[in-house]
Amino acid sequence: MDSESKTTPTNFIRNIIDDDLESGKHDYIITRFPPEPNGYLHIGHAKSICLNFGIARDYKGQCHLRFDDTNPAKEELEYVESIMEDVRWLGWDWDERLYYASDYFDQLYEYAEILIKDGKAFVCDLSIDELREYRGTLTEPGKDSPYKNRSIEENLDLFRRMRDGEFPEGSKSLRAKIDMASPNLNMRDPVVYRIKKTEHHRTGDTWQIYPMYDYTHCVSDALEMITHSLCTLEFEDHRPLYDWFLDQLPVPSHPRQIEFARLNLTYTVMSKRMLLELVEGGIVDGWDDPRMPTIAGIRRRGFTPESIRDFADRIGVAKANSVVDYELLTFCLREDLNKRAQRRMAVLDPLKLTIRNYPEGKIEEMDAENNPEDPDGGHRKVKFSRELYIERDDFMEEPVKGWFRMAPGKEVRLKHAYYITCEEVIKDENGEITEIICSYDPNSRGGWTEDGRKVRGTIHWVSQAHCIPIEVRLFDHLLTIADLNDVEEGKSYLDYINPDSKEINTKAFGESSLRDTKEGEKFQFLRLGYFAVDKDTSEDMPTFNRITGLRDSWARAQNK
RNA sequence: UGGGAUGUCGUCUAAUGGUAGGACAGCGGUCUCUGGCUCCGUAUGUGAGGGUUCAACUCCUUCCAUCCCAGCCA
Repeated sequence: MDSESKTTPTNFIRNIIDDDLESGKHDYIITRFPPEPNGYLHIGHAKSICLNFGIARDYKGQCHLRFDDTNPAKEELEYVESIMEDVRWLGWDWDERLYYASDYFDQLYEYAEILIKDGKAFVCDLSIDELREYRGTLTEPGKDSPYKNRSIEENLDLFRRMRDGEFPEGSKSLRAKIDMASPNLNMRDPVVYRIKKTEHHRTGDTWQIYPMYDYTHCVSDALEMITHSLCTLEFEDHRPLYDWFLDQLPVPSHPRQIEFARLNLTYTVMSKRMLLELVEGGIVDGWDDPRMPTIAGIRRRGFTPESIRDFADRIGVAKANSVVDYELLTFCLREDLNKRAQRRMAVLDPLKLTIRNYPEGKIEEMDAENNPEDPDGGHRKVKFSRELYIERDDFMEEPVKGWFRMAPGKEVRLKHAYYITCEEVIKDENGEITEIICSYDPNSRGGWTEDGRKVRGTIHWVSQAHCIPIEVRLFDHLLTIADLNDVEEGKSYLDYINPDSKEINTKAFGESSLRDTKEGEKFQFLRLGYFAVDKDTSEDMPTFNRITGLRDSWARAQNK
């Protein structure tokens, strides 16, 4: 990971840390990644993970993994496990620094009693609806709760009885006494504890009351001696409350909350709610659908952790809302896999090709390098014979200007094999081309000749008798619009779902070496793109996801 | 129309009073047994107006635009 840290650009958060180190405010940096275990992680979380763990790595500090599990109604063990898997997959390690906010429930409760004893919190009997009314609006101040002036003794008694389960859910809450007239709604006597008679995935039925995020998060950070508590922009308004709680309590430290902009990616959604709707609405095939921006989805699609880390470094960290071009993500993938992925040949849209002057029944083994970018990549043998399949797109009966693939009378190179020339085109009654008849030059074995003549076009192929059927899954963007901010008035992102985001191709063939592959293995199919073996793969039908295509300057020029 | 924040190439991001730079995308070329890769070249930007200054993305000021906040969610 050393080579990566070299290229990690600086950002305003690292500048703050540099200052804090230089001023002596800190001599050791501790960050944390604090997911709520109520859903799957997505690539936006990956940004946060790489930020927090990356800082810990570069400053030789620590990064804690802490589950923010204060709401048992929404959280499950299943998510805890998938989150840990995703963080590990991304290449980060929290060692023994695994924490749960629920581990602090006792401490949090003690601190709450301190708040009460100091006259800074009270038990409120207002219902949820009443509370909303009393809160006021964005432009009007709120009103004090009629219960705000209860005695400390009464508050303590009531709070303990809340803890002991004497009151029904929603009937009472513990609230901080701050300022109902504050222009910041978060400061209008916020709820600190609510009654919830739900079993918690870790503490079971120990608790009848659970602390709220604003109270829990800052205290957890302080207890863990976090130095810099990094969160997303929507918590900016919560910072005064974060600081308020820590100022009232005898906590061992007072971390600094710093907010940064969350990641948005073009042509997709990134909110838990929308992602959930895609899954539950059957628009995608689950959380790990290769089209999903979830970590599980991009992993299944075939993206590498290296490419995601590189991406996180390249997008930077700032406070301005932004939408990053999906192309940058595919760029990072190509850059990674170009150096590492072995090349294979596969034909997605097969067109039969027969070499008239090649002996029937003859089989040759052609030598093919596995990766021209990798000197240690080695070579493999690919069987060649009289009958082949080539890509239908690689033949054009009446070639356009600039075309240098196959066309009648034109000599092209079969990659790793021979020069061939198209002599005849066979069509069916509908005029569809069904077969190409060629001749080959026996002196061009290996794909070159001694006379050094130039053959511009090189195409990929598979031998009919030796190739295997494969399934190939092609994906496109989930949405037809790049930027969610461009959703028209009165419409939702659901009105922009791309109906053609998935294409299952079962007519493809691959070279025989593709028979033995394992889930997750990645290849470059020559001239087609990068592919990863899907979890649905089987011996009978090796199954590949196209991660992304290759850059195709020919196609781009044609589309102009 | 309360409060909080943010505006730099198409996109993302640097420049902390001293030459507006990088990356992706684009375009053009080079190279090539992948129309891939490589390499080279190239265009495009400080939201607007005022002010301070020898000098402003940076400081002041007015405006404009966008985002966030009225869960006993996080």
